[in-house]
Amino acid sequence: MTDDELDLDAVATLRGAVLRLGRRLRYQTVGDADLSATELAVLGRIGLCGPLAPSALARAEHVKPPSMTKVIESLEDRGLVRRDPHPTDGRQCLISRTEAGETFTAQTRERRTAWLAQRLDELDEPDRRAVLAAAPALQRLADLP
Amino acid sequence: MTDDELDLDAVATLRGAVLRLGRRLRYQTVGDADLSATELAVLGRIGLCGPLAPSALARAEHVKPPSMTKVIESLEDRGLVRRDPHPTDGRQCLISRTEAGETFTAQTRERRTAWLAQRLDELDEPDRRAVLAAAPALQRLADLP
DNA sequence: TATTGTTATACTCTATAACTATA
DNA sequence: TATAGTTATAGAGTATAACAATA
Repeated sequence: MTDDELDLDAVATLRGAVLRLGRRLRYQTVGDADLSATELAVLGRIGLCGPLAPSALARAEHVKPPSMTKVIESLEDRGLVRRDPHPTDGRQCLISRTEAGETFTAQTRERRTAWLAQRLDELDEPDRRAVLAAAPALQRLADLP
Repeated sequence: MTDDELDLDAVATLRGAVLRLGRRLRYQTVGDADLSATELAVLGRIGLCGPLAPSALARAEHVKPPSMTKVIESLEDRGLVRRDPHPTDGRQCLISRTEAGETFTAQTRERRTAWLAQRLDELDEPDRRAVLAAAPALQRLADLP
């Protein structure tokens, strides 16, 4: 393999593995948590980026603004997010997590991490080492624009 | 870090990266066909496991039998799957992909692989190397029971 | 006039309950 | 009687179009 040519078989393996693993991770919590995937994603997004306007949340989570309006309403009804006025722009508002929202996000993250840690524990040592060594690079890969 | 204790920070990083990357990969589909996530998953599942009964597909894709009935109807209407009688049990039927279904699945896989290859190309060399090196281990991780 | 957010309405996907046919 | 699959109906989640308020 040369420097400027990717091994497409390895890429295909990676694609399949990430899709299946991501799928199984998403099922952790979907079952007993009463939140939809987008509601969960919005809580996580705010944790990642800080308070955001509804339009920014809609863009980030690939839904349309009217859908995001409903998602925010639902989260607000459950006391998981709060709506504050934008400091300079009267049209906008900023959505933040409440303390309950932060707790909830932390619990979900913990549960998924625990599930993943259990799976990792079932790998042999070289595999586990390779996967964990690649984690920061995978993070940069996932966060590419 | 000792041998029998996982670095939970690294596991958390991995969790986030796999979830985000999987999410972006799922968005890469064959545009003009307009299949739902479950329809796409069913085509992939049959490719993975061979012809399956509707009830088995429902279990595998975490939907209820009546939902799977509709998914199969839709795929059948598009000519992507075929319904054959079960050889010994008159109640059951077996869902297989048509040639068009196989072509479609291959195209989707190709497109997602191409998207991922492009992203990998934007990483620096050590990151790319780490990720590709971990691909087989990630596959084993994703396929754990 | 353009942008942010909401309301009104319709469509898609999935679930539960009830029904048919076969084992 | 139990199981596989379908039909009928209802409930989420999301989209488009139209509207109100602010820049």
